[in-house]
Amino acid sequence: MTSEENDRTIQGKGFLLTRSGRDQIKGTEIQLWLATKNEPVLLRIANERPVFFVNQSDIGKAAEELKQAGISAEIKSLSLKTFDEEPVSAIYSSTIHLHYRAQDVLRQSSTTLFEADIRLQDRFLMERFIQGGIEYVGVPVQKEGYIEVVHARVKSADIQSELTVLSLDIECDVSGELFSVGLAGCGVETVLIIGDSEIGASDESIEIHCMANEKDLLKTLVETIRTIDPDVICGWNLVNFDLRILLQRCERFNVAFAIGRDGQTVRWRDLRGENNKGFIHINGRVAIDGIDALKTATYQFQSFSLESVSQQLLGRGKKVEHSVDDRLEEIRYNFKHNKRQLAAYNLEDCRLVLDIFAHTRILDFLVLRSKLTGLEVDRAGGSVAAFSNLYLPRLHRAGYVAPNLPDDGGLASPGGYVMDSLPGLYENVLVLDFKSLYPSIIRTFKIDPLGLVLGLLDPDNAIDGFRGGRFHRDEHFLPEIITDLWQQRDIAKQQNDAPRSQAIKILMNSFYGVLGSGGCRFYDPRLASSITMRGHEIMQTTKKWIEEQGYSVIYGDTDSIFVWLENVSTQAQCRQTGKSLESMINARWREVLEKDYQLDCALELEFETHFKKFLMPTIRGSEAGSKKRYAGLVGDADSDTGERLVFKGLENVRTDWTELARSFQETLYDLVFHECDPTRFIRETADATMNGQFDHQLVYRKQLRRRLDQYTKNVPPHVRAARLADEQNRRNEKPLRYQYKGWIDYMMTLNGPEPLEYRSSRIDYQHYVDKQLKPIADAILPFINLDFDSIVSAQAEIFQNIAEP
DNA sequence: TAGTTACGGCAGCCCCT
DNA sequence: GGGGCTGCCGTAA
Repeated sequence: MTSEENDRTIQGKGFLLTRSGRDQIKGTEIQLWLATKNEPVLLRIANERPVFFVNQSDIGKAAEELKQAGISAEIKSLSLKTFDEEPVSAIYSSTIHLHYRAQDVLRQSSTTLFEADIRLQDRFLMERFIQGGIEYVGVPVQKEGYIEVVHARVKSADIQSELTVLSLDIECDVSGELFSVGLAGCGVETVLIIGDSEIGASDESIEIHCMANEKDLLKTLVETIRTIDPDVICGWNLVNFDLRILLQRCERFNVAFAIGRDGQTVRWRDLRGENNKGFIHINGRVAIDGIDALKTATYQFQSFSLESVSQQLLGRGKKVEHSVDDRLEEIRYNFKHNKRQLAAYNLEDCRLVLDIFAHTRILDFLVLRSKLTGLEVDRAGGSVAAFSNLYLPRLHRAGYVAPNLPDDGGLASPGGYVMDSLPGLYENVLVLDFKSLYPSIIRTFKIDPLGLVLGLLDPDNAIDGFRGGRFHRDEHFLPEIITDLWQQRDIAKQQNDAPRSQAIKILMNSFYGVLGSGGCRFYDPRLASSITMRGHEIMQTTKKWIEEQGYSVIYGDTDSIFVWLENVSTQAQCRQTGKSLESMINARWREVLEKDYQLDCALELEFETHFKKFLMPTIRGSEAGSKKRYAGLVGDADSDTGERLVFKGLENVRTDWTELARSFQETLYDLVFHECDPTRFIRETADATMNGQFDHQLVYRKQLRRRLDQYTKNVPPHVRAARLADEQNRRNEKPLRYQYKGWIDYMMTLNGPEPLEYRSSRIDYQHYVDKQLKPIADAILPFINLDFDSIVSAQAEIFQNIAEP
């Protein structure tokens, strides 16, 4: 750097929006786009060299092969070694292109390469522990709308960031022909629509711009987005629908989809093996799909349609979901006859997405996740990548390179321990839960990939695991990473920072899954098994200790234990017992771990729930107790939160049972738990069902998880219904809707299952009584000495003959 | 642009008598 | 027509 440049050097901070790496003429360039308090900043970092590693014993051969292939590379011996204690050398390339060519050549001779898959820009950031926040120093150049910093030097920084968000939604025909595009956010609410200028007079709040044709619309859209200049573009199925179609239309009309902050065209990468799915890269902007985002934050909805989610979260949006056909027809009609209406709908969908984002604080969650893991803000999933980001730089500093993926895909490890249950209808059942059991086992027993390597080398300083695993007492990373996250989460909880707490919880819980996954380079069955099998032991020992106190343990699953307080009656006494069991068990684990293992106990049992009434059913048609299915009554009718029924695993929480079954179970259990006679309710429900009074509650809704033509072994009812529907669609010359996965609504008729939208036969009421009411009733009635048939059968037969004349 | 295993219930399918 | 097995879905943790 010249002294003149030095004078102009600036320093600043920002939040990392996008990253990319590419080859220049001579070397590489990494581009990092930051959101800052002021203008966005582009950091350009030149001539970082991509690298991978090979065993030093392979270096002679490797050098020769690269030379033969005419690939220049620098081979440098390092003090790093593999998990097999083999020293490695680094192979540096001057460009990304040469980096991959070198890999290809060496793989041909079956040379083992290490960390060859890590992208230049990712390694650059991870080795500097940069996760979201960046501090930079460099020479600024003012560009149009942003500042470019060349020769940037960067380091990790804490940063508070406010990102600007623009919501985008398109309306189009099935062919992809665009009708309109709505934009909302950053103080803008506007719709670009194809049509005559006369409808464009914006008399109300909606700003409508009329476009002569698609080409003009696309050009104006690109200009508008660049003028608004948002950090984030969001939408509903944004990437794989709206942006993908916009990109296709741009290609067709020869318009550059140049919405990058530097005016560059977006880049699309197809997802391998999937039609119409992929990833988009926009320089300096993040594209966030609301559906993926909510799923990442573990939100669950019956349906992820915008209507359904906005209705559920905001109490807004259309109450009744239109079928796909109706919706398309409405859009087409409005496009022809009522453009103002179409524009209003278009904009409302943009607003709904913005409001969902605000309501759930989902962007805060995604930003936090990025800061915790170093993953891109718009990256969905990525548990394995997050683990690598956190672990690799620490591993390198300890003198090791990471191992490769198991080539056999990995051997299975056992999962959680599920106890045999004692079926019955109980009063006063407590649930005691180990808080974050697997993370706490990792902390306590020092489960760690490098710790496993070092523990086996130094057994005297190791803690025994399972399946031959031994873990070094002092040399490890994962226990510290979790302890740090755990403390951050406690702070987040104190501050009522739900997005932060949630992001941390998900990350902590992902570590176990990653270590047991053949898709993770640190996979080892001794790691996963040492977590889960320790869990088995902890559960069994805890059960024994509770029974020694004279209580019955009636069930337990993975990290929870259900205790029946047979001889305790009052609410207060039950709470007291729960608290004292909690502290007794916790004290005992601390004691045992200190005495037998010389370990600090991070296990923590918590008295979580008191069920005043509790049902543990049997397996259907068996005396044996069920697993993963139960119901109970919690809370106090007098308290603020009131009394509440809890269902786990039972039909009430299963989306593939009918609404009839679900509400029937709810009321029936409520009656039984409150010791009311359910006979009359059962009879009336069955009668009303046979009478056709519940027809709208008789719809089955099920997912088609495979392509329709791939159900070959047998044809389940929902598949039969889907095939009928698409045959009818074909006859009506309508688009087929069920060929590639999706959801099917159907009803059971006297001619078998038929799709809701094309049902022609009469409803099979007897089916619903036998298959949706009876099994639910007979799961609970035996415990109060009743049974469904003797309550209902006589009525059912009478009505069968007169139903639906 | 790879988190995991354990479990229950239904209906279809095959094979038996 | 009944028993046993399997495919499929959705769920618990």
